[in-house]
Amino acid sequence: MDDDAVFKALADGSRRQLLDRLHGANGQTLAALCNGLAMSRQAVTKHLAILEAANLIAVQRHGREKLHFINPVPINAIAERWIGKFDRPHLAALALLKRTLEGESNV
Amino acid sequence: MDDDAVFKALADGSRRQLLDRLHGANGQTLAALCNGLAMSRQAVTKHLAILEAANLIAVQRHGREKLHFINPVPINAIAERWIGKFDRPHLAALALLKRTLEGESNV
DNA sequence: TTGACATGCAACCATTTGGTTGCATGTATG
DNA sequence: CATACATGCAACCAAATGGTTGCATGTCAA
Repeated sequence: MDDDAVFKALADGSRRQLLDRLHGANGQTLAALCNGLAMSRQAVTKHLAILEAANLIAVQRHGREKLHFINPVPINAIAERWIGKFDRPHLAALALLKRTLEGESNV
Repeated sequence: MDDDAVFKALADGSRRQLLDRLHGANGQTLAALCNGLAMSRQAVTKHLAILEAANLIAVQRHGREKLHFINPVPINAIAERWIGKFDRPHLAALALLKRTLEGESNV
């Protein structure tokens, strides 16, 4: 999996919004996803392409329509592999931070 | 918390690398963090400023030195609030995806 | 078949981003 | 004090990013 592509894809608010929409109703067409957004269809197309390249959504053609399905796997991979790394020393770091920032300078 | 700032801060590989370094040894100075990187000190300064603005690192002045401490809280907030949203229907979505992509078109 | 609809592609543009260089400021230390 | 060291600030630059418009292609339906 390409960490960087996933992080970069998630960095944009419009793309997170698209994921949110797919999370609400999976398998939407491009036109449906554009509905109500203050963005041109082509802009949405580009965002979807980036999400697809990051493997965050999968696509299925259905005649002249293109259905988009969210793929939670890369997100969970990041959550478990990268974010989990900072989660383990969570409590210890919090305590250290508190002492460090609020207290004296004996680091 | 500002979701967008955190996501944008995490989007850059150099910044993730800096977080990795701080994860390995917390409380490093700017010069120490620059050590061995193929980047100028000022570039690192900018990255650290972005991480600091996203509340991903905290800073403590110590004479003429600036010590940097990682703050795991926003990362965990994202992991729990946003990523968790896509985690819950994990198995169901995986099953659906499998049926959808490999199987027939009865979505 | 013909027209309407859903999507694809390419060129173009403004802004943001990641980086540089040069110089300024503040702080230990001889 | 004078000097070296750690960091700060500002201007500048190339490339990436997010967006637009215009037109092309493919597919359903009357």
